Amino acid sequence: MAGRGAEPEVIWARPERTGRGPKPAYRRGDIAAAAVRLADAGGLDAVSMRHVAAELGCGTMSLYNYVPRKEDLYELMVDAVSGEHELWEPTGDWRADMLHVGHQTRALMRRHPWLPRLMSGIYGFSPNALRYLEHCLACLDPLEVSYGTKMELVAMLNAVVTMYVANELAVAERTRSLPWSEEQETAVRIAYLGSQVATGAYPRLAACFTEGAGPVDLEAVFERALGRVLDGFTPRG
Amino acid sequence: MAGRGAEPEVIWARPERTGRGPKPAYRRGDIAAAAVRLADAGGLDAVSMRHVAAELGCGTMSLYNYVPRKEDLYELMVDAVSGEHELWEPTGDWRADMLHVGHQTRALMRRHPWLPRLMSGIYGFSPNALRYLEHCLACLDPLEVSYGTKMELVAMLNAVVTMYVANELAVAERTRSLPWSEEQETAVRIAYLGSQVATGAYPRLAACFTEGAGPVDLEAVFERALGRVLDGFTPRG
DNA sequence: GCGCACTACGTACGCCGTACGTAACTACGA
DNA sequence: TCGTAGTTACGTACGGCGTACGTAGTGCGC
Repeated sequence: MAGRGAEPEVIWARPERTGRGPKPAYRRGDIAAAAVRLADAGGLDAVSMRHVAAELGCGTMSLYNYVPRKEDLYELMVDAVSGEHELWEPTGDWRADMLHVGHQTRALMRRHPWLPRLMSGIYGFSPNALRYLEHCLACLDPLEVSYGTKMELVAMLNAVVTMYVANELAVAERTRSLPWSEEQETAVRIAYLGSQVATGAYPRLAACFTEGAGPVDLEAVFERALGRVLDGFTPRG
Repeated sequence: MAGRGAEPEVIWARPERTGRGPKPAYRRGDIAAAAVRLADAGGLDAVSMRHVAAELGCGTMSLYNYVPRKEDLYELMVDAVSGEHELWEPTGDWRADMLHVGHQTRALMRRHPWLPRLMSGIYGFSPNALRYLEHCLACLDPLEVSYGTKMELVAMLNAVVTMYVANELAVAERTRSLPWSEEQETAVRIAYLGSQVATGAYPRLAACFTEGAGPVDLEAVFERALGRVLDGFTPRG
């Protein structure tokens, strides 16, 4: 059993080691680490079964003894970096704690730019995701709302952080597979945008540009976004 | 020129028709429509250059006369369905209007389940995206904040809608490529989650389950989420 | 009316995920 | 103690992908 079949299973429920046979040469963590290393260096597209196997130093198909499908490899990766979340003793100030969580998540995603793309596809309850979730709930102990509402808060915070970082990194990640530079790409798109706005068909959009002359302060935008999310959950009083 | 070279360009700036040569057999819209049809029917993975070409009824490589890279095909698709946004005369109640926008976007993404995956990768200023954006800004005319803030509102609304729908559709879209059913997949994951919670290592997570006995009302969750986003931008007074 | 920019598209290359067959190995049941 | 069943390891092979490139046909602008 647990062999070549194709029964539904979660990779986390699969035992790392069974009784029989030669003992596995790698741990799940080794594999995840190798994949993360590749993705950090060359983008998510650099993560192929062949590359990961080579990085580990084994044959391609040997990998399938540990990871039944490529999707599961992705789950391993997400869990691995989720473990980088530093969990602390809640301070009693839930707002400050959650702001910290948001910033930490953003830092995590900037360190691993492929993460947003995987986050929106996997509805992860991996071990480290559970630890992270429990920690968030602990931080929210002082907030007097139902657990359901707390879950909604965490979900929305994650959603906002993920999408903001995804947008921030979109150009950079996109350029990775293109034969020209990030600056060229942006320049060309800005030029097109400018030409469209110049037609006068979008007066309010045009106003956006004349209004804010300087470049946007991404840091401030992010900070405001987090604040507003938390505001939405703060009981009015 | 405009031939085989690899200079940076936006597909929208590329003219649909140039002077010389035989006239193109397809319009950009035809191509986008074909790709959207395939994606709606078979998921985003069904959209390959070969399949789209076949759907159009031309050779694979002919497609490259219209679409220089696959990524551009994606942009065409996003723009095409963005055109499905129904734009109305703003009512004067910006809150109601933006709620409507949110619901419409969600409906759009449910009709085209592949959309969330593309939305988080493309920082689109396609023609229809511009029309949509201008419309949102028009709806926000009564709101007395800067255009910068209005843009942040639209961005956050889109972020929240996108991530909520993405999560809602994650299992279904994932199951598309798996040899077993959606129900089996969910059952197995719920079972694992239950086993983990049962260990007692996640007391607050456990409380979430005991608290809300019934199934979650996704509709209500979404409605609350939209409301809270808009709350965050409503001037206190 | 010549030439060039364009359309059309077949072939081919190097990737990808992974099904499958085979050989070596080890813990367990007899 | 020993056979055997369940593993690990991994080479080969298949069908699909994006797309570079070569070639042939077409019709506008000079």
